[in-house]
Amino acid sequence: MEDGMSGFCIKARGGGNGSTGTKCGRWNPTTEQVKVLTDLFRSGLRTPSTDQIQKISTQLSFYGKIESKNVFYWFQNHKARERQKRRRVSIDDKDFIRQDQQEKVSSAKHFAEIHEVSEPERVIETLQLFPLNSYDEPEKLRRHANEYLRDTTAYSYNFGTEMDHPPLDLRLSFL
Amino acid sequence: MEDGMSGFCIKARGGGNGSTGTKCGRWNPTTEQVKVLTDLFRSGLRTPSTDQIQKISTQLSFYGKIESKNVFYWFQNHKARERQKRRRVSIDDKDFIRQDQQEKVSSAKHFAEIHEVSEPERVIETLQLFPLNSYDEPEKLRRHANEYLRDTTAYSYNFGTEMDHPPLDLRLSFL
DNA sequence: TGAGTATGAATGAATG
DNA sequence: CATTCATTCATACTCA
Repeated sequence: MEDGMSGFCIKARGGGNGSTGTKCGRWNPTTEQVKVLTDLFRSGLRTPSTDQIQKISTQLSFYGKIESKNVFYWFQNHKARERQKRRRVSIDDKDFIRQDQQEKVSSAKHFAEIHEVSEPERVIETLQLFPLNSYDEPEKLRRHANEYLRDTTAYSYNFGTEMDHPPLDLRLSFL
Repeated sequence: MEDGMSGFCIKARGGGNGSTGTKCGRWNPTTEQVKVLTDLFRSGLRTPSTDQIQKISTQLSFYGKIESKNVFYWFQNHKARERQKRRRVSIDDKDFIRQDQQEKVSSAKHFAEIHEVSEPERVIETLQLFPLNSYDEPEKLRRHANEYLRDTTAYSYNFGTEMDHPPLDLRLSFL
């Protein structure tokens, strides 16, 4: 709210970027910057330490204006959204199944996301080459009960039996 | 960026709305879907929880293809734009901008919309119709973030030296 | 048919 | 870490 304009944005957009908007006021990552960040993320880095953020930022500053906080936020957001996306784009994949009843969403079994993160031999080596193991594998161990507590409300979902369209009256009654 | 195509959209357009071919690439809500969403919004629901989103999405899936994220975005946008509009109109007094140009389809419908949303006490914020579990979140206060936030004045990379761009090979090797 | 607009989608920046 | 706000990008839609 107060910060707002930190940089004046030079936005040189490193190499061949195809981004249009080049306005400023907030960091607008270069394609190269994004690439690097993504690579790092995919290499397993999820929550970089202050030092790492500093280094990354420094390196990336070459491709264009960037601050440490940008890197910090980037990782925060990327991680959060990846997780959030998983939660949102799953349980509702039954497009046109005209199940009048007995739909039974049943437990969501879509965790099986094919994430390439399963490639440890990629660049991770460089990441832990020397003692700055501030980041390890935060996840993997603490991936337990947390979500999926929605069975409690198991509503029937049997509206409309022959339908053409459900009765408009019970519009908001399903919540 | 790479997300882009999430749904393929089959777009059957539930009721008889006069939509055309309706190509897809992005969710195109049915009139019924919009109606329900709008009703929910007007009922006070502004930022549905994940669970609610899920339920809404499921219900709405009857009228046509829809994903949770669509519902999520819908509320996000609707709320944001409402606020945005309001802000424009009220604080615009300082410049005395005449909005006479807005008279497009503003018969009575438009008016009604703006007026009704103005109800001060009607916002329920989350509309909890079911027992939301209580959180026993410890929440450590590790504000280790502030180190690089706000501290934007610290960076002063004099990267105008002479290089043009670092060797692309050492992209990830700097850590 | 193209400008202007409504709105879905994405994401940077915060805050708790 | 999750949740939310603000902006912006992208695209469907409307109308003259």
